[in-house]
Amino acid sequence: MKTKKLNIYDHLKIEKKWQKYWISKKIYKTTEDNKKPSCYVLEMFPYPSGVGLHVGHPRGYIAGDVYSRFKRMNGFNVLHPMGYDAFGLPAEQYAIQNKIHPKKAVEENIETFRNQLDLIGLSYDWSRVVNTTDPKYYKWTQWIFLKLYESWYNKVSNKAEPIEDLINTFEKEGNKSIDAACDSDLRIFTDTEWKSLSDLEKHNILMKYRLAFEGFSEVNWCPEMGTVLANDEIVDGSDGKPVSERGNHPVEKKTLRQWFLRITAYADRLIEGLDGIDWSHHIKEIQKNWIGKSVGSEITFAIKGMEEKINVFTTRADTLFGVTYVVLAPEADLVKKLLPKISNRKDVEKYIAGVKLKTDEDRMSTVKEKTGVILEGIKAINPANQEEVPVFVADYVLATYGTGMVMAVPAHDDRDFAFAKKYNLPIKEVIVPERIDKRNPPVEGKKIVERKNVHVVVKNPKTGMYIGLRYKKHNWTTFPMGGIEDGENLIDSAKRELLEETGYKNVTEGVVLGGQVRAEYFAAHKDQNRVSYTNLVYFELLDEEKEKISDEENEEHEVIWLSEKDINSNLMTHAEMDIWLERLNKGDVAYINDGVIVNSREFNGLNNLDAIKKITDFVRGEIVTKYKMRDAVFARQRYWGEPIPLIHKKDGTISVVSEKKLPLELPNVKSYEAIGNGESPLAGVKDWVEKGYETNTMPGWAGSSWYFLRYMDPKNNKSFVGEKALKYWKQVDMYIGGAEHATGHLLYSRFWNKFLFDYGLVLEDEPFKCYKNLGMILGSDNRKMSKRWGNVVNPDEVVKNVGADTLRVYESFMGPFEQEISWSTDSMVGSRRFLERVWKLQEKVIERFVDSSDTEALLHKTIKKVGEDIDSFNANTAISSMMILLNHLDGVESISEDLYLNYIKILSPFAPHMCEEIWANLGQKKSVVLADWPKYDESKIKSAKVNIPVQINGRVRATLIVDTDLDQATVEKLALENSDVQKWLEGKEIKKKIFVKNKILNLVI
RNA sequence: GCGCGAGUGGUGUAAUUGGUAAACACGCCAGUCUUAGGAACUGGUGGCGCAAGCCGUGGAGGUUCAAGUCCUCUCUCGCGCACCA
Repeated sequence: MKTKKLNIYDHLKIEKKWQKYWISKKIYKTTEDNKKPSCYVLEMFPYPSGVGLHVGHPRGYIAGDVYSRFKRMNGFNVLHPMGYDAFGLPAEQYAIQNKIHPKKAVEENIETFRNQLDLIGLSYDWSRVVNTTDPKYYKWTQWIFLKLYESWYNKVSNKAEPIEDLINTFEKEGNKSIDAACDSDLRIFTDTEWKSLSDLEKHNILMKYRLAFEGFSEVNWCPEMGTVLANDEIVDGSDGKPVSERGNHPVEKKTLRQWFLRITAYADRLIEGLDGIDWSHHIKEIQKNWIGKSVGSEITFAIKGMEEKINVFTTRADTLFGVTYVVLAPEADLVKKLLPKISNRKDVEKYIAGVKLKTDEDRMSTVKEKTGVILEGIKAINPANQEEVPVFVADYVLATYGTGMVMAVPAHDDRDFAFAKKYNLPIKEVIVPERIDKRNPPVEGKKIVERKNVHVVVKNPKTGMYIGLRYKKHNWTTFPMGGIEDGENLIDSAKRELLEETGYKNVTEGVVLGGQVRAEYFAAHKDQNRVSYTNLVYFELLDEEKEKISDEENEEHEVIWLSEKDINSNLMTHAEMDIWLERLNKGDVAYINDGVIVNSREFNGLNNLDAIKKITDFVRGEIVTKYKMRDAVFARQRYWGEPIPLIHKKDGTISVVSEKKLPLELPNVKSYEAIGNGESPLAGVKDWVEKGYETNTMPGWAGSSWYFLRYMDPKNNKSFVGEKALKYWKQVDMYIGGAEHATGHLLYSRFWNKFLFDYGLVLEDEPFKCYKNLGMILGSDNRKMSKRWGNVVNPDEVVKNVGADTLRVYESFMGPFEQEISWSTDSMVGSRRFLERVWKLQEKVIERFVDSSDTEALLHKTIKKVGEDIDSFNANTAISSMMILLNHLDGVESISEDLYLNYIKILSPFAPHMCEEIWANLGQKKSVVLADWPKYDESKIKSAKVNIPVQINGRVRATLIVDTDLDQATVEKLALENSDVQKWLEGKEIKKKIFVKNKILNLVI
């Protein structure tokens, strides 16, 4: 055996050496290569914020890097780029705080950032770097914006089309046959009408169709910063009021001129597209939720004696017969029209004014406290039954969703219920839950009799016990119960039954809990099927005074006292107990689930879901789809963003900056700070304003909505991406990033990509085939890493102390990738030890050594496992399996060079520097980065022996070590020979044997 | 409130998808060595019990020869939305 003198593992020297080598050999440079399949791996690019990285940031970069290296070794041509998202609030705020120009600040920050990244040994092709603030880049952001501006969404072809085509149609036939995603306040016009319009009028109409359009909206206004914020830039402050995420400044509402992108046009496609992509379930759910599709009915209520109509949107047309009033949002246009016609105009105006004073937060914080005011003299007519119902204005109805008007069905909607209770409005039940008594199900062919029943719950508050009845003959336990007689009210009937059956008479005023329940059962004593409609009435016992009860009743049952637990177990009631328990627990609540229709004329008896369409048709309503998602505000009153390339003309119309003149570069300004009056700093640039340029700039997410395309072809100055590059790379195969972008960036990128797809400018409908959601690394105190908590760990320090490879291995090993996890410098030593032990293994290598078959089997198993785990982003178990192999190798005398080379290959994606060093030490010429991933041999994985646990009645009593693939008979024979097994079987008969090959033998005695 | 997800040793976590629960690592305990270190190596380490053995994956039931895994109910935590009719 030869011994080698082994140097110690000097990570500083090794890492520096190989990082230099990779750069000098341009080893990560990527070009299209049609001989190889492509693989595009991308991590979300960062804001170069200037604070620098903490150890949480590289987690995603490392994961992407491991995956890239793995794919590269498997014969893929891997595109793995990195860049900077440097426009937007963070960069601007940093610049303001540090009193330097944002451009300068960005340059500095990028340098810091780059230096930190380089230390980690990431395999980026830096020749493709993009920077959203580079005019050569934002030229194309502006170009795409103009494309959006000059497009409309055709719902017939279901895609974006040039606005020119729309204008042509208008000139030929007006807009009557156009079905577009557009503003809702459009009127129908003919071609002649169109032609007679002025330029400005035409311009204004087209604006209602454009995918990028100008409008006014209430926005989140931050006076301190003098700027508008997106919803995801706002967080709850310490007092619960909204504040800006950066700087914690208060945020309020303000109406401003804005640019919007009509993302709602793509709502359906954004939902459907999710089915075909491999994203974590969680993120898909968040997006679906955010888009908030719901299918419902629009139903028109006439107003008695007036021409105006109330058009409501509801998903519950099945409850139309249960409407007891109608509610309009305070902002609804109809309210203004009705004002002159009502007798309490002052009250209503006062209420509306009061609502306006409330902030969004106030409106939200009072979720339970409903307020509103009646419109005196207005009666809406329910189209289903011609009933006249009152009309209210209430701020629990949102003007911005549906039609801004709703029908109120207090019996089946929590909010309407709360409102009705407060204002003492009638509650009319039209759905009852439907149950079939499983213990006494209806018998086919028997007569069906309908009955109205009452169940009586009486609690003795002194003991906490409930009155029950035990039926002597059947041994049933029930509540007191019985039929309701004609003309009798529920409470009286309940009292009567209580008295007759138990003799108790002094009880509190009764409460009817919830509505009826419909139940079907077979009444054996009468030989008939019954359909019962039952209510639950609740009393508390005042005293124990009793009247004598009839012999007849006495003979049938006796009174017993039931504990809460008894009730929870089981009683004999119509329908299952759960439904009664729900009423008992929740008290007086609206019943809003599914069931069977009642009190609705010919629709009675229908399942409520079936009734939706039928009742909608009956009142000539229309089935429509609504979304929660709103169009995206695409303007900021800031300096540091892409200029919007539009020119406002004196006549009020707008023209575009021609493509030749792009990019429209940001002008130099004296002060890039917000000027505080709601206008962008650009509004203070004389020259800019004189030329009519738009003074708003684009929001932070503009440049990031398409950057993944630019990496494919970053230097192209003829188009945002060239055809050749596009055809080769197609889309991002693996995208890695944080969950905080679920409803922002990840949605906007999909939207832009779909838009470009409509024009054939990209080849895939979805930009990111697979998305992995990065779990945050918390500080060791389980809090978000932040200066504020003093729990920040700097990666540079870690790299210096233990090396980039250790950092990489540790971050891969610490836990499941998508899971949040806290940093532990203590735990990291395990990863360092692991690498040191692999390093030391060099001493054991003998060139032509023949490894044992055990060792070989484990190697092949490990190759397989590591490959599969990297592919599925389970790096933690990949590392663990390499540790298992290492533990095994520690126990053998020598290892073959071949085996060690394979080991180094599979470790190299995680610890590239050390692996390069060892690789070179072993005399390999070419970089390990370019090595082929080893192939495993399935036949070698099977080791000769296998452990078979022998269970007796499901408990392991012995473990046999037997040859692999042994058949049942042989294993059984061996098992029966085993003394432990014999001991357990002694004198017993084996009733059943279960055998799973190579897995288990279970003997049942 | 609604939607989604998760609960496993002292800790991070694993479990071939229904087949020996706790692999791997941290920590801890004992030992070895010594140039005394916050080093390395070896062994041990879920709980109860002297032991045979019993118990054990948030809790309660169930299905099964067999349940961390499937079903029903329930509790707790995290995330998202939040009066969306």
